[in-house]
Amino acid sequence: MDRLPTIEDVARAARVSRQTVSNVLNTPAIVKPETRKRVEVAIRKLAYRPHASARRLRMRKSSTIAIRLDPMTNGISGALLDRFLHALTEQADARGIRILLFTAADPAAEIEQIRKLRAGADVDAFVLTATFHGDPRTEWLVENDVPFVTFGRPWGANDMNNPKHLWVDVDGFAGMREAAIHLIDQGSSRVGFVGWPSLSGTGDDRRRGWQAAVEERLSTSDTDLAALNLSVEDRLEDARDAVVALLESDEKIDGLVCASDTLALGAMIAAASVGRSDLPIIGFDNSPVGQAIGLSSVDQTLDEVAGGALELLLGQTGGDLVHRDAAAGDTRHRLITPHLVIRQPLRLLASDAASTPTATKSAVGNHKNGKETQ
Amino acid sequence: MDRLPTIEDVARAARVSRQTVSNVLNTPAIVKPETRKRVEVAIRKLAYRPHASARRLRMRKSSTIAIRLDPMTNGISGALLDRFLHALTEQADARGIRILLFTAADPAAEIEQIRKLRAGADVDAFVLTATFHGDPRTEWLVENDVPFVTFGRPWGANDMNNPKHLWVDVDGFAGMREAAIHLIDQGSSRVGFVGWPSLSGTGDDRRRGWQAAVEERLSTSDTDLAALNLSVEDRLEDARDAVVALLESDEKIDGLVCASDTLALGAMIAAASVGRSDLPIIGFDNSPVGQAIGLSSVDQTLDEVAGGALELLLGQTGGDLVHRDAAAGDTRHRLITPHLVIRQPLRLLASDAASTPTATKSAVGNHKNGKETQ
DNA sequence: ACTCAAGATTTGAACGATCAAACTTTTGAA
DNA sequence: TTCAAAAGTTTGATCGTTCAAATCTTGAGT
Repeated sequence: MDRLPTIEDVARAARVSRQTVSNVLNTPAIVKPETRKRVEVAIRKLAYRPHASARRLRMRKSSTIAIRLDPMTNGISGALLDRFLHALTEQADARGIRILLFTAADPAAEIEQIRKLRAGADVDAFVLTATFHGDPRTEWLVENDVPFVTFGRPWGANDMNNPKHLWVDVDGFAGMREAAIHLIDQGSSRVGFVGWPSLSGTGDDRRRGWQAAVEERLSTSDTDLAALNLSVEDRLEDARDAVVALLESDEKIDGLVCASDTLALGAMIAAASVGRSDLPIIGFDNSPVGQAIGLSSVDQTLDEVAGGALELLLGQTGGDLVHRDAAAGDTRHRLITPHLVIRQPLRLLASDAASTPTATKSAVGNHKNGKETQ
Repeated sequence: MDRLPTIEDVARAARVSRQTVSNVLNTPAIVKPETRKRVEVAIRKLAYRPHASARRLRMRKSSTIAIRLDPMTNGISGALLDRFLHALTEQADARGIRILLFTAADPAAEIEQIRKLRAGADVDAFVLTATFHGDPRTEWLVENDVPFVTFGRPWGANDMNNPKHLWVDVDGFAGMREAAIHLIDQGSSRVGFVGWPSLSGTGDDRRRGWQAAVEERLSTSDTDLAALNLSVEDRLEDARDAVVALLESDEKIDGLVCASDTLALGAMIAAASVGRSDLPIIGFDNSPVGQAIGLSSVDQTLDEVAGGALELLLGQTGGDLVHRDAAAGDTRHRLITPHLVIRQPLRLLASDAASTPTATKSAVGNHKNGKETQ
């Protein structure tokens, strides 16, 4: 046979009609077991699979979800979207849903792409990432009744309550708080925070988590709290410089939590370079680099995020879009609690030994055994 | 209007027939300019786009290429596939081709997924990554006449000459050679190599590049060549330990090229920890982490790789599959020459100063200005 | 004016599936 | 045994597009 087998071929082989084959595939319960078996055999024999486009045309749904692939220049945590994508693809597959990629240079271009994909009936719904304050995309999507879910909560107050805006997000507050409390439980009594300038809602959320932990467990004064609170762009160098300055101005700091692994890595380098390799540091994102270097970090449990996103769009199971208006209040969003991953840090250098090659040798070699203490 | 506009709606609005609208879209040249304009106006006014599934059903092609998204545990260079995907999506879009994702735990599962996607006429062709010696996937694909292209050359000798196996790859030999020659030109006279155990074709290819450069430009003896040639797993710690040992046993080493950024980062840490922060090191992959830390690296120019892959599948332009048998000999694969990206390394620490906080302060602060010399 | 080809447009059929309704067979109670 | 209801199966129509062939229009040559 030259072409792929069609439902008609299967029907002929099983001596039944098209529709019966269709029923075996879609509503097996209504087919007599005997007949069903015969059809199933024919299907297997011909290695038949329904033609996806034909089915989509008839069903008026594409069973496809699109997501934009960022240019992804955000450094160390880059693989984040990567891991999310993987989880999303895997779970979508289980529901018979396909994931389609697209790119766009900016929000306006993204809206245009969405418009195109949508108008071509190519895609049923969209997953948006990296939402920001006053995001024009979500506004447009709601306006045009396009089904979507965002990874990242809406930071505008009015959007937050928009019942048409489904979202999943990671509870940065809880994650950062857990990280800080872990350090405090391990004996730290003066824990600093390295975060981003107060513009991104995400950054503020994580900052508040640290602050909550410190206020709850330690008696840090308000002025001290301000001094322990760093804000830098998400760059290794910026973080390093800021942390070096902090550590030099405040010798008593005995713990740091950071809003990203990039910042945490900068902090590790800073600590090492001022002879404080022992300073416990916790990052956020659980990036591959962090893993490689033994950085403790808050993991975003992207499996749960992906699962949550699909559930909001499609309900508990299956691949049919759920009507948003039908969703009850608390099923319109999901806040995932991340979890802390503790690692034995890889020593960047043997800071407490003399800096001659021979002296550092053994110290470096022992990294796997020695448990760091504060 | 409740449903999306169809070609019929446009036809009515422009007072022409279905087919004329179709012609305006697909073969505008045969439509009288006057009529064409009228139709174009109607299309714009209704924001019409052809229904993708209907078109695919009729045309018997899906205009979709699928690619597997790895679990991606390969650490630091993880974002590699990410960047490739981005380039691929962008260039495919320009050709009217969509990129579909799928996942699979192992080669057998991947074959099964491919079979399914293929039988459902969901996908026209596949892009495979991370090919390896004796890869069962390519064998199966050739066997079953499934159009595909691999990112990564076939390492088996017989596959190499299989005209049905299209591939694109990065010339690791040329890249590593260029890196080593750069170091030599900058004054290095004893350049080592950190690579992977001799199993992966990719690793050997890169190793040979280093070897060629050294043999060509330096008078390194064969025994020395062997001593300068490290083989470790692609892990930070392994690389670090091996390089520490190397640097301690051989004080004259004044340059290192590495088969990956992961290894290079390990080497940087090793160098810093034995007081040799000045040691020039070049990695491979130009990963985001490498960028963040100022690591010089060989960039894979994934734009070109993606472009090459699409060209092999689809020809110079357009979205139609090119018949493999029609391709001339040298258009069946493409070897992309990577290019070296030189960066000013971020100092991991002030190794040549005393290790007290106050002493290191200024040295660290100056990282942006000082040009490292060898 | 007449013919014929080239140019421009329209009509009917097909792509492969599902839905809705019609038809046939089985089942169970009177 | 009879008949209605339930269960099982088939037929015709449809989704929105493009292909192939048919029809209509225009224009040049005689």
